[in-house]
Amino acid sequence: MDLSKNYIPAVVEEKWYKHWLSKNYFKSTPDGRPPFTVVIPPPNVTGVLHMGHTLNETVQDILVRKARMSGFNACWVPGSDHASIATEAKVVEMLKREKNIDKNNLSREEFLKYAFEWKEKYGGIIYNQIERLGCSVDWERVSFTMDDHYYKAVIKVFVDLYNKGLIYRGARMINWDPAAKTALSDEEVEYKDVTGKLYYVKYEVAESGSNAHYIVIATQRPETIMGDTAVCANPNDERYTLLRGKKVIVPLINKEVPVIFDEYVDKDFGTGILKITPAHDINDFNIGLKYNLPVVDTLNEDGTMSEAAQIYIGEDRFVARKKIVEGLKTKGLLVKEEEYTTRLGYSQRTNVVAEPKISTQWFVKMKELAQPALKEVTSGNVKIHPGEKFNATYKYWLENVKDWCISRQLWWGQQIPAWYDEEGNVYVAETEEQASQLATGNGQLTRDEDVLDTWFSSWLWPIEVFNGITEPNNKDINYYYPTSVLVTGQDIIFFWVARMIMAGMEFMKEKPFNDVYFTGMVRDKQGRKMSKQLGNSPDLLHLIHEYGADAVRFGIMISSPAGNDLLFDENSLEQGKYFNNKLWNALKLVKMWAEKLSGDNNALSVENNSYNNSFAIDWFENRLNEVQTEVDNLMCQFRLSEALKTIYSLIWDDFCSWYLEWIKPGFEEQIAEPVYLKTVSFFDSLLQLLHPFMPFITEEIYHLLEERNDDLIVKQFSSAGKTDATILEQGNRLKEIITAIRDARNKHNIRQKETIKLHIETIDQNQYRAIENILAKQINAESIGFSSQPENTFITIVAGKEKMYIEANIEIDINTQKEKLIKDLNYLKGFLNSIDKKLSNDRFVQNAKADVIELERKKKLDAQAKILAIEQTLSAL
RNA sequence: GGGAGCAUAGCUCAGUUGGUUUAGAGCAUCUGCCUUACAAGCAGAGGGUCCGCGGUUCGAACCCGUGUGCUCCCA
Repeated sequence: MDLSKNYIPAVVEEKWYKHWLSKNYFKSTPDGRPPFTVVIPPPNVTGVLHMGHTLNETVQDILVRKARMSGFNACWVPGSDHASIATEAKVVEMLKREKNIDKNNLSREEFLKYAFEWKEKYGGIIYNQIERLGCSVDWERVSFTMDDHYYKAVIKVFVDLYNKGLIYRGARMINWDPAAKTALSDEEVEYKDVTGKLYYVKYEVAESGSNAHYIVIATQRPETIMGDTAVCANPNDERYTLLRGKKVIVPLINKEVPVIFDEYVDKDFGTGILKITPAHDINDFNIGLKYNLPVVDTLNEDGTMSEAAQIYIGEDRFVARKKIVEGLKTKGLLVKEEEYTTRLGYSQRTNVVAEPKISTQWFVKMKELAQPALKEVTSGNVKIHPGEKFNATYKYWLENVKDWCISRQLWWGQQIPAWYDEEGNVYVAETEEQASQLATGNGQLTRDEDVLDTWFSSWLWPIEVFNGITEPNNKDINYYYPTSVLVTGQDIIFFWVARMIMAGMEFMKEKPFNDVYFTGMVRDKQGRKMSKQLGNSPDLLHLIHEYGADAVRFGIMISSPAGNDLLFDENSLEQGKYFNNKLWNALKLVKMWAEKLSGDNNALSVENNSYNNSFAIDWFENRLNEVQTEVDNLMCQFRLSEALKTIYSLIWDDFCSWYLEWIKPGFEEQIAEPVYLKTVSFFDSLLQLLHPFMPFITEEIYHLLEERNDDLIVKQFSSAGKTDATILEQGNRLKEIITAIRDARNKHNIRQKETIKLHIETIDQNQYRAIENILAKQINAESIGFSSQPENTFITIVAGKEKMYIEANIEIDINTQKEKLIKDLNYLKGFLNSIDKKLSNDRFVQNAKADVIELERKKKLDAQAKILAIEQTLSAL
């Protein structure tokens, strides 16, 4: 077989993905095995996968593949959500640009037809990326939040909650997105610190005659002046007591409004007196309710001034602000302007300043739904990872949750199933027919124009991807629900995670998942969150092209501890690429051996001392068992990056750098068949351990290593064997000696090609029998002997407690030896000192556990022996 | 303003109930090697007041308090 010099991912990846698909390995149907269910957090159809998604999908694939190889019926459901606001905006823009069509000239049905076409065209992009990354999702279960059954589920749930009194319609202060011309929920508004201006405006006190009195009011938003319906001061503020019962005149529109008094006003802010604009500020709105003030909405839905504003009608709010400031200046009503830092709410979707606005919308009552959802997490029934970081956040939000505004003034989404008669009575039902049966009023019924928030559909995701709402108790939902683990970004803990738990508890009476694993945010090297706007997120397909999918997966996982942000650096992808090559080259080496096997069946017996293969194999078998147990533990705790590091080091260091070198036959020599077979089986185990993280290359090598009838992707893990501490210890000791001698060779400039003779001073020659040949090979020694009488041309080193002498054909430098010895000596003396301090402390001896003391005593003896060896050596020099 | 998290090698991070921890890994750096799997590599090495201060303890990177600096969430 001809193997290329280096590993070439592209061909391999395509081949195996197709193969896995053709074998239906990703497909899941209920059976007798325990299920392991994961639902993909639906990326929205407008986008491409960014690095955050990549991390997310990789984590899920690792968990799913590991479960599939561990006796579970693994089911991973892919899908996407319709992203109401973002998608509608894109479709509107596309219609304008490509077809010169104005949305306003289209009927709802026509528009939806275009929207679905658009979704078909662009929705596939993310699926392609998921595939290229190697994700083992069940493609027959692809779900979309606007699928027919899903649509019905959302409608059904709406009606259900309405009938339970958990959904209501009413006029409330909401966040308005003037660009998308729709209401938003509180969570869809992002607050940013901005430098604004505080304008000090004069309001004339009414009926103050020719000696006009003025009060000065500070405002950030002069364009709302026309919506003022009162001004308000603190009742304890003596500056304003004279104004009791008076009215003031709103500038520019000359409207008289009352002066009211309320303790809510902070005397020290601005001038201590506020304008009250109930239509455009939540606090003002509350004051308005308390004092029964009229509400004057001065804004149109697109953020321009409304008729009610009386002036600058139709002008944009920010243009109007400038003009109003000018107007106030000309009239001498502007006292001063001040720089002022404030927080402004921006629409998460369109990035424009969101306007607080009184509006009639549909809301979900959250208090009742929040209770069980909170309990599931505080009781530990749903476990959040990492918990210490997010439990408190979760709890705080649920304890302080406000009602959820779910109506959106859009077409792309589930249309609210509410019908109004001519008198304005509302009837909520799944169909118009049912609504008309409910109708008691007069006239024709007209349906509510609005659609529902996308999150009002995606909160049903773990249920309705299995048709759990539309066909309760079907075979799938009964088998797969509750799902095993939800993997998602911490930024949607409220949008999605909390609401999914609510929905699960409300509609299934059961949590939607056992565990939640929050990944961190992916940031660029400078620590900035990756975003489309900054353009700092690399293109996934480009990265896969350059490094290979396995390397991308490796790179993003190796630096990604649970819940911690990760600074994305292509360096780590490079590390992944190198790792691919390391595996590839190990394969080449082993395949080389396969060409000439010797039938030496004694190769593994301890008595056959010619290669020490028996020790190498014993040791590696134990290391493998040790690591397998370790990796299992780490994966249970979702410490995936540590698990990967552990496997990486097992493969690179223990397998390639040590084990393979130990059993490597000499030049032109054959390898014994039993050793070869053992080695192949170790390689298999390593590939299996690594497979969930790097699926393509492991499957490829698994098949190149030997002819196979099975595939690695479904090869079941056997439980890890026991480990023998003694043999592991011996292995470490061997490595230690090799390293110490190599170090000495390096320090004394003994060239690698040059052989040495090694003399060991030991009381127990026997312990070297099993490793002698390995040792000789690894340090390029032509002979190993035992002697306690070194000649002074030998280099003396102390490895552990034992002295060793290197006989080489060079002049030795005593100082180099001394330096090293003195350095070690100082370290050991300090170490011994710290132990002595403990042991000479009576309270330590009294209080510490027996095994701790025993350990310290052992450490002490050990250190003393080492020190003695070094001191003897030094004095002999 | 309220809350949470973080601070360990030049960089990015591990360090599980306090005791083989006078602290580990990868990258970067330095030295020597084109050794028949791998220069995308091999063999070595150097590098740390575990953010400052105080406390608890026989014993603290780890627990508590406090200060400083970053990050995030909420209003």
